[in-house]
This record gives sequence, structure tokens and C-alpha cells, in this order.
Amino acid sequence: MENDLDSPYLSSLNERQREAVLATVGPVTVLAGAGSGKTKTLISRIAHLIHTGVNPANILAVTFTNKAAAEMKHRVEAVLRSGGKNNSQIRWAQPWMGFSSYMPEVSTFHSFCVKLLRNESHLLGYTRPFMIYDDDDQISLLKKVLEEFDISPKNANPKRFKGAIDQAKCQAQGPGDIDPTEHFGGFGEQLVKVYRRYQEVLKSAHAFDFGDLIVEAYKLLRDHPEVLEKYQEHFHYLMVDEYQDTNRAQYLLVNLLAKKRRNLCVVGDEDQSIYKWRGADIKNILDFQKDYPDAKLIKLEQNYRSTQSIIKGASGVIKNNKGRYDKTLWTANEPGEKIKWVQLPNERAEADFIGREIQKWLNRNGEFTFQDVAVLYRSHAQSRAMEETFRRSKIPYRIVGGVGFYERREIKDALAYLRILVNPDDTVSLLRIVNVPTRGIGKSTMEKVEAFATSHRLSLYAGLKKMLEEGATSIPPSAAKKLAEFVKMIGKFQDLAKRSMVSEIYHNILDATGYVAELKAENSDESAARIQNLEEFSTVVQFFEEDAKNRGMAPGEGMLQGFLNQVTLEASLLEKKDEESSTGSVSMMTLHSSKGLEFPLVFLPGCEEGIFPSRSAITEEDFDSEAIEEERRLCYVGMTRAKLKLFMTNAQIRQIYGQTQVSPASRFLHEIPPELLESEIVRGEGVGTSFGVRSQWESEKSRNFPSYQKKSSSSSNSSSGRSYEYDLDSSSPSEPTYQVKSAAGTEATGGKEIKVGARVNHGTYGQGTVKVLEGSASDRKVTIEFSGRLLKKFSLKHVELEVM
DNA sequence: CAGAGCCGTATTTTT
DNA sequence: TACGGCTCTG
Repeated sequence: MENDLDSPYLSSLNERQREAVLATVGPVTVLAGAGSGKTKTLISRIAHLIHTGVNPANILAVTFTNKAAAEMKHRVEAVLRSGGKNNSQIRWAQPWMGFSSYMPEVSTFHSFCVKLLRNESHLLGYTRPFMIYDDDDQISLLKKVLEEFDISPKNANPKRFKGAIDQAKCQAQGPGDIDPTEHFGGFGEQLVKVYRRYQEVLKSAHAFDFGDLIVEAYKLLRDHPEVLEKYQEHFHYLMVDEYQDTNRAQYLLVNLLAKKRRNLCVVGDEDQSIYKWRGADIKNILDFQKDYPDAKLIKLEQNYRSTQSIIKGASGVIKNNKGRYDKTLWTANEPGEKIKWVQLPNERAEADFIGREIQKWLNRNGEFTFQDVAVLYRSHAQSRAMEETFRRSKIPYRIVGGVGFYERREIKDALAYLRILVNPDDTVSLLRIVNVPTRGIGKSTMEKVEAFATSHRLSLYAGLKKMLEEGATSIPPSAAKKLAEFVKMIGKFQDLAKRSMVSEIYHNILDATGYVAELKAENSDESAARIQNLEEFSTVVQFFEEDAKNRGMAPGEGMLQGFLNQVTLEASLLEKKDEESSTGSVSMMTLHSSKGLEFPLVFLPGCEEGIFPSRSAITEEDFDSEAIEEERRLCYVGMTRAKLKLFMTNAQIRQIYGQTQVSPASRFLHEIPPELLESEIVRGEGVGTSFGVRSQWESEKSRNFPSYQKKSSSSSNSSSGRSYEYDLDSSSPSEPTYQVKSAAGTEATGGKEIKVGARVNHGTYGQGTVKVLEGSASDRKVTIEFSGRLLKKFSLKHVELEVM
């Protein structure tokens, strides 16, 4: 082996990183703490593989986001260019199954699966190109299915079904794998039915939703050994980034691909797993050593990003989690300033404080500019107060994330037109634009068309055409005429689509449909903005075309489909290119979207119980639940974004959702070793009494966490000073106070059912009414309203309730 | 069929 | 509070 330490990619690595780079054969886990040079290590590893003679095309690196994939691709290209050895002769080799023959395959899970499915979809019975349905499309489709089943309006919340279906797909569960008893009040049965039908309709629309892309790719490989073999024989070396965020389906897919050669390197940080709610299973990374007992475990623990205070502070918080490897982040950086914790009377004062502090730091010595500052909050709702202050004090800011360009109505409409041209069976798109702009094809007309199509077992569009051919009698002639015009128009577009560039088709549609004309006629600010968006979208189209042309793609349906797939998969393509406005402004975003970023100065406002950790993560009886652990990881992620100075603040009173709430400081603040903290209390008029930070916590602790007292008195009584203890062991043999009784999803407590509306008695709070039941049968949560409109949430696992 | 008003509902977000 | 989605009405 060529352990050439002089080569730039090895010599600039630390010992652990180098170890990870050199471990090219067999299973490897790289636990990469925040700011430990993870990407650099990954890139070096790819470089090293190639350096030692591995054909780049045999390397597959999978990431989660397009952004990560793009960056990695970019850096790999740079390495390949500088390496420069004998790539030139293979450069012109034919691509294999749509994969480059001279570049490693670096892609997101989803785009990799799309490539795979596109190659093999005939095996799944697809004769035509498939569409990718995004969240909105899913919801539209689900609404149709729910209507079809006549599911009562109060249960017909399509979002709920979408959530459950997505969740199932994350677990690679089909409709048949669902256990209806895991859900309440008949929802389980409905779910199975709706899910099954939803899949049917999806298939007839030639569409996959995001979840399907993974699951179907997995099933395809699982059920077709010869296909699996083909890919296994192509991708000899697998790398998976952010492995802690993989869901079950992704896990299955990766492990299937890696099964033959076992050259699987997973990189991640269990302390930064913050996506459980969308299916990420932290066990995938925690259990990697079980899956591959011979796996090499490499920990990257040296942080190059932050000061010692920040690293020690963040470590102090995260070490309270149980579900993690024994891993300690350290840094050789300077100690730095203490973490500043400021308590403020309300959210306005909090915002003002942050504004003032930003000004102060920027004036300090001209060392920092606005773009060095980030404000990271738990939820978007928190941004308002800050925005007001920033506007007032002329602090330029930019909100990262939020409502995306791709969600805009006009863009979705344009896309829907384009989609039908490739795939007329795309019912969701057809319904979206059949009367946009208004052309007199109303709901009742379309209902008749749908009925016709269903009874003739045709797709909506095919049914529509047939109906017109047969001279439909069920609809009035005027409607039939309008439908015929519509079909004719689509037909023209379809012809055009067979040979034209995407931009030509696009402009033709906007023109011929009168879409833009209508907007122009409206002549409002809003319509002007929409027109501008459509123009911007035109730029996106052209951008894609240039690229496609360079890759030797010919105009026509293939190009159009390529465009549609890419646009759906990479919403970021559609993101407004307002880069110039981002320079020189403070970044504001949720903690979630801050993952992977770093800023010299970071503010974490809203460090309050109920905000952060979020209200829904807090249960009365389970002081430190898994949900809290996830919030804690989020806190860890937030804290470790800071390079030089970290501010954490809490407001004693906060107006949120039009209501006033009083919350104690976040428990996470109390987990930071006190010697690293510099605390300050800013009192406002009428708020905040004279007790200190510590005593306030002590009193709040007992006031707000009765469960804590209960737990510690029943298990141990080591509550003194800050070194409190509570029962962390959720698997402790606590007596179950309920049991699943029937498939309808009701529980029995003392022989009686707990259901919404039931009167119950709680030892501490007395009598109350059950308001909400949620969670699975094995982990049921119940929200009860006690007298004085006091709402409390309990985990049935831990609470004792008497049903009256 | 469009606009007005009303209701319900509000973590986190990528693909 | 604020927004989006749905219903009712003209």
C-alpha cells in the first residue's frame, strides 16, 4: 500500500483522521464529532482509494442533502484534477447505467435511488417515465383517496395520514405491515385501507413519492438478486455520510448494497441525530458494531472549530444523554470567553438584548461583520420579535429556510403543466391545472369525468379523452366543448414536447394558456411578483438546459423528464438566488437548519422549558425521555455552531401564539458546567423578582416538575445542589397501568377505558378530563385537563390514573 | 365560480 | 397572534 505521507491529503490529517482514511477495506464506523473535520476526512478517503488504484467509478458516497452532495462532488473533482494521474484515458469511457465512468458516484439517497429506479423500473411494471410526487402532491392525492372512502371529516385530516404513511415508508413497511392496533380509534384500520389505495393511485399515476424512492429501490434490489449483483459488482466501496440520520429503509438499502464486499464506511455523530421525527433511527449508528462485529471504530474527537468554553459547555450538556457512544469532544483551541447566559423579562427585551449585543460586538474592533452572526431558534414562530428589533435598529438579517420558492402556486402550476406532457396519467397535476387559468371546467364536471374514468378503469386523462370520443352524455355540451379544447391544447403541447427544448415548451405553455396574460390583467403587486417568479423560473430552466446540452442530451421528452425529476428532487435549484443580500447580514434560522454550519458569534434565544426543550417533548412523568434527549442533541448542535462566542438567553414571559406564557429557564442551561457560564439577569418592569439564578431554578424545578420530585423520592433522594438525579431508566420495571384491550385502540385502566372525554383521577392533580391521546400503543401519551384549565401531559407508561 | 369570512390550528424539514 | 384551508354566499 502506498502510505505516502507526503501526499497532501494524508499529511494534513490528524492521526485519527488518517486512520479513517487508511481503513479502506471492510466495515468502518467513523464517529465524527462536531467540527472534527468530517468532510475533509471523507474526501481524503476517496482520494486515497483512488490513489491506491481503485477505479473512481467503483466508489459510491451517499449523503442526505443536495448541498452536502454538491460540496462533496466539488471537492472530489478538485482532488481528481490535482491528482491528474491516468484519468484521461478512462474519461471518455461510456457511462455505466447512467453513472459516470470516471467519477465516484456522489449523490443523495434519493437521487441515487431515482437513477436506480430509472434503470430498472420496467421490472416494477413501469413502461413510461415516472414522476416524483412531493409533499403537496401527496396531500392532494390523499385528499382524493379520503374522499373516495368517505372518511368522516374529523378524521379526514390528510396530514395525519401522510405522516403515518411516510413513517411507515421510513420503516420500509407496506400497508400490510401496519399493525392497526398501534393506532387509536379505528385510525389504524383506516390507515391500512387508505395507504393501500394511495399506493394504487400513485402507481396508476406513474408516480413515486419521496418515501417510495427509497423503499422501491430497496425492494427492487431485494427481490431481484441479479440486479443487486449488478450494482454490487459496480460499487465496491460505499460511504454513507450522516449515518445517524438514516431511517430503516435507507439502512436496509445500504446494507444490501454493501453485503457482498462489506466495504462500508459510515460516518456520523450520534450526538447530532435530530431527525427522529422524520424517521431517522439513531440505532443504525449505535448498532453498527453489532451489525458488523469486525468493524473498525474510529472516533474523531478533536474539534477545530470552537473555543474550549464552547466545547466543554456543549459536552456538559450532551453527556446527560444515555443513548450515545462514549465520546468526548476536545479542542486545542484557546479557552475563549465564557458562555453568556442572560435572563430577560420578555421576548422583546430578549430581542433588544441580542440586537444591542450584535452592535457591540461588531463595533468592538471591526473584527466581525453581520455575516459572522447567527441567531438560532427552536421554531420559526420565535423569529418575529427579533425581526422587529432588527428592522428597527437597522440590523440586516436574512431568514434561512422558511417558505421555499418551489412552494409558490405559479411555479407549481407551471410544473404541473410540464408534468402532464411527459406523463398524462399524472392525475394530481391534471386536476391542478385543468381549470387554471379558469376555463370553465368546474368541480362538478371533473367529478363526472372522474366517475367515468374510474368505471372504465382508465386514468383520469385517458378517461377524459375516451369520454369525449364517445360523445359524453353525462355532461352538458358546453362543458364537453371546453374539455375538448383543453385536450386539444395539451395535445399540442405534447407534440411540442417531443422535440423542443424545455424553455420553449415552458414559454409556450405560459403563453398559450393565457396564464401570464391573466396575471398581467390582474395588475396587482401580488400578480407582478408571480410574473417575476415565473421569469426567475425561466432562468432555472435555461440553467438546466445548458447543463443538459453539455452532457449531450437532446431536446425532447427525455430532457423534460430529466428536468422535472431534478427540480422535484432539488428544491434548492429553485431557491431564489439572493446571494448578494446574504452577504453582510445576520443569519436567522432554526436549530435544525443550522446543522453543518458555523459562525463566530451565535445566539440561542428562547432557552426556556416549553420552547427549548419543546413543549411536546416534555412529559410530566418522564423527566428525561427520548424526546428530551433529542432536544438535548439539538441543543448540542446549536451550541457547537459557535466558534468564538455563544449567547444563550431565556425570557421569563413570552407572548407566543397570542398567549402569554411564563416559563422557567431551560434545563439545558443548568447542564452547562457553571464555571463556563457568565450569567446575568436583566429585570424589566414588574417582572423578575430578586432571587438568583440558582435559587430560581431550584424553586422552578419543584414547581414545574413534580414528576422529578416523585421520581427522585421513589428511586433515590440525591437531590442536592445541582447534582440532582432522576430516573433515567425508562425500561425500569414500572408497573404498567394500562393494557391494550381492543383493536379499536382503547386502553383499560382498572378495567375501564381511557379515551378522549373520559374523567380520570390523578394522585396529585385530582380529577380531570382526557383531552388528547397520542403515541403508539406501546408508548401512549395522554393530555388531561384539570380544574382551572390546567393541561398536563403524561406518559401512560409512568402515570397512575384512575378512570371514574 | 369567486370572494369573504370563519374556523382550527400552530415544532423541527429534506428529499 | 396569524395563517391557511374550507365553507358559505352572492
